[in-house]
Amino acid sequence: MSSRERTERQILEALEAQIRDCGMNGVGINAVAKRAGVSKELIYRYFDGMPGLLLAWMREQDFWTSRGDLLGSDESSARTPAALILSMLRGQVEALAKSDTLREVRRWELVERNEVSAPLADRRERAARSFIDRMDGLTDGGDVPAMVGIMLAGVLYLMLRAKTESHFLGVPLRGEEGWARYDAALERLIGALPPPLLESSLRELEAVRDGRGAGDRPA
Amino acid sequence: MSSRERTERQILEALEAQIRDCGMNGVGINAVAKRAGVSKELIYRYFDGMPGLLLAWMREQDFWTSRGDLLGSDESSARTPAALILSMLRGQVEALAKSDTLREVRRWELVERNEVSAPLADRRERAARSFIDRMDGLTDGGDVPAMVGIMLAGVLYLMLRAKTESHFLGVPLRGEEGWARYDAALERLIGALPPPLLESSLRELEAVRDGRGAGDRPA
DNA sequence: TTGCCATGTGACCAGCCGGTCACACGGCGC
DNA sequence: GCGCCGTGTGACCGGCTGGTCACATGGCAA
Repeated sequence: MSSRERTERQILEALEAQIRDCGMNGVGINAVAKRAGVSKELIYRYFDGMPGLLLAWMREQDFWTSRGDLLGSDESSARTPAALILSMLRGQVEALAKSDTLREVRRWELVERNEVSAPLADRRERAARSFIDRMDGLTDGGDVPAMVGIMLAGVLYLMLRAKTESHFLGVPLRGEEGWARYDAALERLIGALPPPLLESSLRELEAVRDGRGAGDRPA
Repeated sequence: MSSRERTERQILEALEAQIRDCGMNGVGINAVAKRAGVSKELIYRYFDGMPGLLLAWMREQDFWTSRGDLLGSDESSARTPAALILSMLRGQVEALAKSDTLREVRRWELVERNEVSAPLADRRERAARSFIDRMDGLTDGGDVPAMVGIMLAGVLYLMLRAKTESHFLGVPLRGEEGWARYDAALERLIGALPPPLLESSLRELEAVRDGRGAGDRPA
């Protein structure tokens, strides 16, 4: 490994540690350079300044995150929309639960929009939208994006809130027992989602979409 | 009005304007003093520094907020728990919708906990808990605090998120139509709450609580 | 060997921050 | 008249910030 690569790694890891410990407000050239044990000039040379460093770091994060994480793998065909949505929500909670850094970044996205945070948020929105559109196509009779949106937003908020408060409406935000309750609550709320289209209705729908009309389905 | 009172008002209003325009990160002695058109020394004299100013401002805010806002007034006895919860959620959305400053403060509470933000958050938690405990006592068979917590957290997140993103799961966060959808979604999700205790069951419950046993209710 | 270029360092700059201080004005009582 | 005190101002301080620059070292190629 070249000397430069090693230095770049040190800087990237220092950045992550700094975000984890001090939040995005504590991220400055001086602090990161000092933590990396390196002159800040190198950050300008190798990453073209702080925004470039952040972008580089996020590019690297994306590589091993968000692979199939968001959608709970691709066993789509075998499960109901409700089950898929539940596992998506669980996946989001887990992803946030295991990374202090990620939580800090998402708090930051809530406060500030700039050249670094915008692409991140937009990527997420695009991925989430493609998921919800698929779910929406499998159900009938209710506003699935809005209902799931509230539940997803809810668990995100609760995860972020855990940093500064220990309880929400009396339910503990830190530790297993609170999240077991939230998980059960999610299951129950998901029961309010519109019912899935039956396989027969799905086939009919496809037929209509293909322009073949709706009459060729066996009565 | 004394000269000092007028100056204090200027400072307090400058603080609010600064929070609204620049968020909590943009709040510093220099910026507030400059916006108020006043020497920062006066902030130290009259409010004992920035934390004192923030506390004074929040004390003033609380006076005309959170009166009965949170609970949607006190027509409790006449309505079902589900209706009360829905109106509480609507009240929260309205309160956040009409004040950019309040939204900034709540974003700040999410990121930082200190001598100023802690009392604020704790007050809110206490008020919310007393509300939810009442609701919990009126229903049976499900984890009401956890379910309502997710919904409340959800609308809070969506309100805060509107600053930096225009959509969430494809649903617009700015403008009326998105929020009409969220309102309908809330109504539907609330349908998943456990059913209210009947009056008769309530009387029975009270009887048990009072130690009189459960047998004296007319069959 | 000579010289070049990548790597790395520390000093230096202007600008902003919070915080304090000395001082000016002006009404009000003695 | 005099002096006091509430109100207000601007200058000043040390410390930190992001950003740039000159310079040292050391490996590699001609």
